[in-house]
Amino acid sequence: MENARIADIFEELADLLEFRGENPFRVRAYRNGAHAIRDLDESVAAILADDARDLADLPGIGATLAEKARTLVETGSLPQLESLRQEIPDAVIAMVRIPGLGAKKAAALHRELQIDSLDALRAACEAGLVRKLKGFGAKTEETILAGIQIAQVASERIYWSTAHELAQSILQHMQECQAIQQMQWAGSYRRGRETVGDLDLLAVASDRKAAMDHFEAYPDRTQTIARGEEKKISIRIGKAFQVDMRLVEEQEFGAALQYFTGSKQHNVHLRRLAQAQGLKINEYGVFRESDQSRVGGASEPEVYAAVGLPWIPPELREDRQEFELAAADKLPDLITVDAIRGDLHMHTSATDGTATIREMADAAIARGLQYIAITDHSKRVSMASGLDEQRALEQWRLIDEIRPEYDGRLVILKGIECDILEKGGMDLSDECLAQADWVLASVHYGQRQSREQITERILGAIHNPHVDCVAHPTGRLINRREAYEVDLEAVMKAAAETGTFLEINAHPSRLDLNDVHAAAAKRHGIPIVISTDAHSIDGLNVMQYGITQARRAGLTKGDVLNTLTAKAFLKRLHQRPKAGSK
DNA sequence: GCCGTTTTCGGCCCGACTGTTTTCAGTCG
Repeated sequence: MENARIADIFEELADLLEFRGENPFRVRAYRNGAHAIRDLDESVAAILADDARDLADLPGIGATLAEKARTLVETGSLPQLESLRQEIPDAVIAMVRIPGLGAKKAAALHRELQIDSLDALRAACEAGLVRKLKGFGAKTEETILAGIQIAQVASERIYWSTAHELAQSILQHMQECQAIQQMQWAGSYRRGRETVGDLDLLAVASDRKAAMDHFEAYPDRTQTIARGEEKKISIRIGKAFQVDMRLVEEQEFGAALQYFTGSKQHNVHLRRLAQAQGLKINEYGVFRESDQSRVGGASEPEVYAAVGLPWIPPELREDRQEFELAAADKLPDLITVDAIRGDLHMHTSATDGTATIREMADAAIARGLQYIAITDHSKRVSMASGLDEQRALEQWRLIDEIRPEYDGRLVILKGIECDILEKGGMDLSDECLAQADWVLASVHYGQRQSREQITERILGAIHNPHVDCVAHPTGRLINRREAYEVDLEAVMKAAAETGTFLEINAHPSRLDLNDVHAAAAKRHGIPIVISTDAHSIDGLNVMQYGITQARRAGLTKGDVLNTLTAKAFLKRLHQRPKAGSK
């Protein structure tokens, strides 16, 4: 069982326990454990298999959670989880995922109105029953109705990062199968979409039955949904996630890969182009309309070449501009993770991170970085013990002290993730911010304000001469919370004018800016940085996810400024229009 | 449930906002 699944199960246990009104610290312990395992860069199974190591040595994992993880890895299930699931309907847990609804309110809805599905909840809201309950009102009812949709979508699609981990694990399993000659993932996973609804594996096999048998023997399979004679098999992993494998002929592989990678709109466009040239493209190959003779299909480049186009990277296949760019031979040379030289958003144990500045710096060097910015929270984020001016200045003094140790190896920038306050303005004074090398501005609070208010707040931050970059500019959390209302067009215009950077936050739950917004930022000529927002050493590993999002936006190395050397980056930072006023 | 070098028990990031109340519970980050 891979880490993401174990983490999901600990999260689910936390939800179930919370709903039962268990000790909130016990609930938090499960959440912390899930977090620790999700961020791990090696597999729990491997640690368990190593007699010299103890899972309970990981921070946040004690004897109990380690034992539960072992049970999960060894048996694939957990008795405690099964009995809790029996006791509490799925839909009740789904309710907790609705923004504005917590365990207490979900419990009240279940107890008072016998709500046992999201549909029943919607009906109760629409009938005005919910507002009659003590502690509920018309506003709560509205919030719930708005949130139901998010909760339903969240139950259907998983983070790309989670899908990636599962895909790697299945691929590894399938590589043990002698009958497989060729295989590759297709679908939205291959296109790098931020969430994935199911996984599609495409394979060529010398013995199709053997390949299917092996696929079905994947350890985490919970059900075989369908198994055809020789073309397709679908299995279920966990409660809902579906994985398909399709077997094709060698000469069809490219055409099938193209077809099943999608997107649908991209394929429609491609087939239309083929039609206009007297060709037909389907999942079996490219054929001449006149005599049905095969033109190609063994590889993807062959399929695109048949209509006179270069191969189009999967991340761009959304029928946005990729066909025009391909026709003009102007497809962007998409950025790759090894181009990244700096990471400009990370936290330390001074606030809600788990590692010290030195530990983060050492980990950054180990990952081949040349520069980092330490950007702890400002004081408004009280729950993270955000820095006030005095503590910020102290931290920067400490960085000054540490710097010589890293001379020639790593440049450490004195940074801060400073909150944009609800009433507008920055959380720390200009005098204080002026002493930082790198200031991120973030909205964490007051996310339900009007579009005008939030836009005004962010514009205020952009026009502050000390603010260098707006972090996670829309505030959305994938599957959990919509972006706040903000006039991004106005934000981008102001960012372009002032030379203020915008961030692609690489955390798998954020990926904010998203692909469409990042492409717009590129059009505006806005400097873009991709940062991990790491809260631990392992948190530095999420850079790849931000890169994937950037690739979907068509960004090249030249569009992303933390691909520059430390020297060039700092020069660029000081050349901005607003730098003069700094 | 986790954790610890003043603790193996008794703490555990806690302040602000929202919507419901009319002094506060629930939620969020």
